[in-house]
This record gives sequence, C-alpha cells and structure tokens, in this order.
Amino acid sequence: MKLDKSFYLNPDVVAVAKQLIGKSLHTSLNGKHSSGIIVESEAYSYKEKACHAFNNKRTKRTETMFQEGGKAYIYLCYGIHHLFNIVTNIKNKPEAVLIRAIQPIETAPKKCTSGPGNLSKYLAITTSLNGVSLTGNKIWLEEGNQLPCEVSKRIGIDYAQEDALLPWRFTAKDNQWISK
DNA sequence: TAGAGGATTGAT
DNA sequence: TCAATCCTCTAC
Repeated sequence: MKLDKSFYLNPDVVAVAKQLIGKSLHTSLNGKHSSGIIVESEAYSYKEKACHAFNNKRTKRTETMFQEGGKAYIYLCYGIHHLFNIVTNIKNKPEAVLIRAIQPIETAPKKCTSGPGNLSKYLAITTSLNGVSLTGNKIWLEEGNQLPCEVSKRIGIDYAQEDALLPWRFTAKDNQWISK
C-alpha cells in the first residue's frame, strides 16, 4: 500500500520522521528493484539552523525543499555521498526528513545500508532523482507496522549550536541496522 | 573567480 | 581520531 501524498503534507515534520520508522522504502531504478524498512530518520526544519533552508534561505540546492511535500530531496555531501531526504509540509515551508538507515527486505550484506551515504548507494539513489515525486514509480514509500522507537539528538550537525541538541532523531529500538 | 566548509565514511 | 574529496555557497 503506497503512502498517500497527504502523509507528506503534515506540517509537523518531527511527527512524520517518527511515523516513518517501520515504513518501507522502495526504489525501481535501472531495471532493479530495491527496498527496505526505515529504521533511522532525522527531522529538519527551516525553523532551525541545521537545515539547509534555515531562515528561508533559498538557493539552487535547497529549491527542492521549498516544493510541496512528497518529493525526494537528494544532495551531495563532502563531494562523495548522496543523502536522501523526504520533503514534507506544504509549498514554501521547507522541511524534510533525512533517511539515515534502512533494514533491507531482500538479503543484503550487513552494514551496507547503515548511514545515509551507504543507504543511497545500496538503493542506487543519486542526485539525478532530486525533485522526483515519492508517489511515482521510481521511488516510493509503503505503509508498514510502526516500530518501537527511541529518540535522540541528531548527528554531525554541531555547527547548529543549540539546535544540534533537538531530539529529532528517531531510531528503531534494538535494531542492528542503525548507524553508530 | 577563488576560497572555505560540509546532514560522511572508513581506515588508523 | 583524522584525512579523503568535490560540490555548493559566499565574498571580493
């Protein structure tokens, strides 16, 4: 059961990030289908410094986040890693959920989906998918059983000062696939 | 047009 | 703990 567009339009990005734990992510790219259960996510909002679109900072890169929820926002980090985000909220309210780890449904080598960079590599996600709709047939999410989750502060955003302390990271409890 | 830095990773 | 690595943004 593919997630409806209304799910992504939720104005509470933190709630969306939490609800995403346990749902499944699917890609059908280059004739190959990949999928996994989302076990780790982080919320980002224009209201706080860690977000690229903080204070409505609109650039070519962040443009996708200003679009209506239900789109894929993918960007390159450290010149190496493709990071996959789910855009939420309505148009001109840039908020997104970073998917940090999934648990593969098919058999897969361990650790290959732990961390946003590896995750994107496993799913064949590249920046060419930036702006692609999540209700289409290239990349989409499906309904799943909500997993018990734990809350913690986000990772790798120390530059955001006090906002780095926000408990906006969600992980599936006792799951071996989450990043360290 | 040049310089600085980053939502990371994997090896030391 | 630290360096690799290159795209993006900002300042001049």
